[in-house]
Amino acid sequence: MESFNVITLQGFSRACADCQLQDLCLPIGICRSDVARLDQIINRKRPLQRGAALFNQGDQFGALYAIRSGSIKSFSISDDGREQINAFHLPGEILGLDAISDSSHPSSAVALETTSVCELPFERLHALAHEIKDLQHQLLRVMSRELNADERFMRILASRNAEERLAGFLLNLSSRHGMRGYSSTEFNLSMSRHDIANYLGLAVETVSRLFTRFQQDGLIEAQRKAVKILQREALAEMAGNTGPDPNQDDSRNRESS
Amino acid sequence: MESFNVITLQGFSRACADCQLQDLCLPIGICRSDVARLDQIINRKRPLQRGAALFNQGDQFGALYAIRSGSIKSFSISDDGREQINAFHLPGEILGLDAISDSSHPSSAVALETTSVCELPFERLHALAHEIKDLQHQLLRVMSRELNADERFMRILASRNAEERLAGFLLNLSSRHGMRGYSSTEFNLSMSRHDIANYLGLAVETVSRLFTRFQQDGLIEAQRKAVKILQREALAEMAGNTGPDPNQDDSRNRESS
DNA sequence: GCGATAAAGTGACCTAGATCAGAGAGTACG
DNA sequence: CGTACTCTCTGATCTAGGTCACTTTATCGC
Repeated sequence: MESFNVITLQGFSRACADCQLQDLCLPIGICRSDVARLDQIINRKRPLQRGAALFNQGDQFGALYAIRSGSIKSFSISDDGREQINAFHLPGEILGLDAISDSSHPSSAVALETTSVCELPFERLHALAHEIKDLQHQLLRVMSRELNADERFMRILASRNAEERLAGFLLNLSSRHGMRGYSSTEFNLSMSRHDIANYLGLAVETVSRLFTRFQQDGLIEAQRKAVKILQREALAEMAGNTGPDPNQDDSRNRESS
Repeated sequence: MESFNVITLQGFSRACADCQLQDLCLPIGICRSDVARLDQIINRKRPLQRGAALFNQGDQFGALYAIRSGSIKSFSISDDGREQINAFHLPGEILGLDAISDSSHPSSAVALETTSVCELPFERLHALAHEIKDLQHQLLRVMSRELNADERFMRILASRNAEERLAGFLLNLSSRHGMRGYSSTEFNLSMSRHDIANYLGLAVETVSRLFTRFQQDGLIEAQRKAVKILQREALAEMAGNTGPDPNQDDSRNRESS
């Protein structure tokens, strides 16, 4: 019986202690024995198929979710029916933090590809954080990091043009892939051009044209979802970054300032 | 001796227990005796003059700050020197949450008028939250609310036009003033047109023209900083809100979706 | 109270990017 | 394995709002 808990279909270990995302996720800065306690409250759910919802806007809040593999977009629909994507989440990132305040999810979360997540029941997590001061601190840090990322992104939306936005977006994805041990120069976009446009506050056509132009200018090589970064420096300069994006840690899906 | 602690220059009580902002600020949901403990770690600082900095971008993080009276803008300067305002803060709101993650302030905070704040040394607050579970929860709720507000604002920046932004901004300020017991139809803007434009991602000229137009259309009455809301409903519809902005609690300085 | 300096308002013009329209290219599904 | 979507790309307009240039009005320091 127990052995079934150690091996998943994807070959991932089921324990936090063995998870390669440990240092991006909640367990960071927590001692081994405490990680084991954290482990015990976590439910590993079966993978979500592309398009499946992890939770929907308005759902009662009960748990946070950490992504193990795959990717998720979170978005909300405003009163007048417009959909707006808030974030794209990669492995190691925590979803649902914005639902703590009023116990209901202000946004929906949908898998962009086959995705598996760890469920962290909030009441139990909260109780555990009460006992483990480092976990409490880490929870605050994770939320603060999120706040930071949001602020960075607000800055981008408020003051950068289309080309700067897309350059920043690509670099951000690039470094986030890099931090997860994947290539930071060659990766696949799990979201559509439409999603990118929506997220960046642009029209799809503009995004499409920019992809073409970046490619013509030799900055990237793009074949539909497959992207290769050819001139990181040039992109960084375009995005308004100096240097090869520093303090980028796993600040979710936002561009660095 | 004790009586000096109860009366300040502005006539405000110095204790959380007597503060009229209690239910907007941290003490909410915490029992009386615990509020007293919270009270003990708080430093009431002397008022900041207009233009004075509470902290600067890059400063080491040591404390959170709750506004008692006045208002503060927080902003950051990006690598390429562009200044971007992240938020305008009103009494009862907490500043510095975005600095927890890497122990340094990612943005500066400057008083827009004479402003007094309560300083909450983070280490002590963190320790106290470890002891008082409700305080821990409240801290998480406050951060979550902030996250929410940021997301709402991102949505506005990504998808609404100039007129919708300004209408939303005015309504947001209006309801936040209302929640604080001030008039929600007649108030003073503590920030300049330049600040508003920067915050909303518009040009000053556009903001100025919109003020004029809103006034011509009878939606508001505006005389420089003094604003009177004449047709809340019309503004709400313009801003893309249905109904008289609900769940607006003290979600900082963001427009409702 | 007065000149200097900054904030606010206005008009004329001009571009970034939206919108409209339509053509490939992929992918899903019977 | 062909038909129907859906996604991506491209070109041709159109326009919201940015930029520039200037006036008017406050505010501040002395």
